[in-house]
Amino acid sequence: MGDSKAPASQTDCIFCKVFGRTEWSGMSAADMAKLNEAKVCRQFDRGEAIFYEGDECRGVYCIKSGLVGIRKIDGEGNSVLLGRLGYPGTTLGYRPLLAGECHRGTAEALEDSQVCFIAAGLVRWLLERNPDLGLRFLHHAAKDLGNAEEDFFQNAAHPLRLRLAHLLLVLKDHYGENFDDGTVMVELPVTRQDLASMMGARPESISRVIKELDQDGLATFSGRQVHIQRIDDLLWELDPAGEA
Amino acid sequence: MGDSKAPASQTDCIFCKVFGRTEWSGMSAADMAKLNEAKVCRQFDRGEAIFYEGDECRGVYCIKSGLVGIRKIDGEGNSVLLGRLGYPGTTLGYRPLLAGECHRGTAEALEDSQVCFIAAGLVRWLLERNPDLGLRFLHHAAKDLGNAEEDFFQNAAHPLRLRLAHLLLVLKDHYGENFDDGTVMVELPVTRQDLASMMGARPESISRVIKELDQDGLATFSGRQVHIQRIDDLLWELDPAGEA
DNA sequence: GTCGCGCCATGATCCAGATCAAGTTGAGTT
DNA sequence: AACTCAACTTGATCTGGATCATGGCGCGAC
Repeated sequence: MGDSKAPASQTDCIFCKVFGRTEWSGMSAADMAKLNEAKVCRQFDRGEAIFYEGDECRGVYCIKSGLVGIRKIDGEGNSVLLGRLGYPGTTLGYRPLLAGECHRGTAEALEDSQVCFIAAGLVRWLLERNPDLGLRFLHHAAKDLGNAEEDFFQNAAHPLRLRLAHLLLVLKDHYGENFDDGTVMVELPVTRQDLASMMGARPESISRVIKELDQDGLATFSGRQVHIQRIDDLLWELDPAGEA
Repeated sequence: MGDSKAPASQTDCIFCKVFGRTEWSGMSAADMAKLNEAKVCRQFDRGEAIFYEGDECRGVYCIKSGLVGIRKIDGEGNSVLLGRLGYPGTTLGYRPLLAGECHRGTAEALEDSQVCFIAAGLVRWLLERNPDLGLRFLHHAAKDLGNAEEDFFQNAAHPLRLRLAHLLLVLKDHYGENFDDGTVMVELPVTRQDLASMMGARPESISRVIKELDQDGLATFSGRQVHIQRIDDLLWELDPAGEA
């Protein structure tokens, strides 16, 4: 007790707003007690690192609030933000733990975030006693893997404009504020540079595409504020036929 | 007994040459017996489909011999071969099963292959009674996920020539025949078109890059035979610095 | 045989997006 | 306010790879 950093409220997980959405819900009371006792919550300021690329994986991180991204440094020294963002309810770091690897990227709080740490030993202990827990992580991993493969070849197949439109629509689901007139306001959680790196493009190209969308009247960009004027047209571009 | 198709020898898994490399090894004798009894092995000829994109996922497929690839049809009707190939010992189809999805791609035997089918119900039953089995699949999924993310941004970062060099070196590990003079002969398991689709490129571009490598004396291509003359130089291109 | 039909090679041209090079804006600091 | 530094915009230019078009070649079917 008595940390220099203000500790996040170390509430019982059962009271955590996002608990139901995590893989951890559904364990026995005894195991829950163990988890509650051992977990360590803490507040991270925007820009602060939670763990570093190359670090040994000491456990997993359950995101209570805020937003966390994973960064890698590519061969040329550029910082690249991976597509898979950590929203509240997401447990980060399970991949390297289970694959027996070091962290492949640096986790950084993209907004002020509250994060609970669960040590590797405890995770393994819980996994052994709760086959369901493993299955839920397996389900999660299977989903992630599907998305990663999907992204891989969507990326190759579609031009930048479409990929940006797609990303906007995804972010809208998490950060969108719907207006009465059918338009939507989205607050981008990342800089344009990060936006670019997430889509495998350069910032200049993003700027140009943004200008295009702006001129076409599809959306208005101002700093990190995006006002989507014509969602239907954006959807149309992604899938002219009308999916499914 | 008495199928129109020649059934693969329905040997006990314990005698299967690749059994030790699969996720299935390490279960109790009783569970093994159950698996042996219920599995269905069969021979697939080159080009034959094992399951189809969009099919409900009825179980998983353990590859005993041969080679299996996953194809998707992209928006423009082109066939795209995914990077993740199924070598002997690989269990295919676990991803959609665990994610509760339909098959996202068509599995096709790239060579004559023997494949054992294990029904979904049995898989779930075994997973519940064998936490370790789940953990091994989790480990596998975690590895696959790591590779998928790695590929994603390697693809964006490197030009075609490097990506082809990399793929060649991977295939070498599975299909290479080392000669005394240090050169290697690789028999490509796929057509140039598939090669192209795996790397998100067009066949014409592959042809041109191949000609380049040929002229530079790095490798000689003749049909599906590739004679790698200077592996060290190929490695050098991938990582001029000298990894690690 | 030769007909057809994928697969592959090669040339000519085009284009999305990268790269290079200045500016501009904007938030934070002293 | 003036200074700084990073994020952004905009323009000019270059280029890897796509696209379009054509011809050769290997192979199975008849």
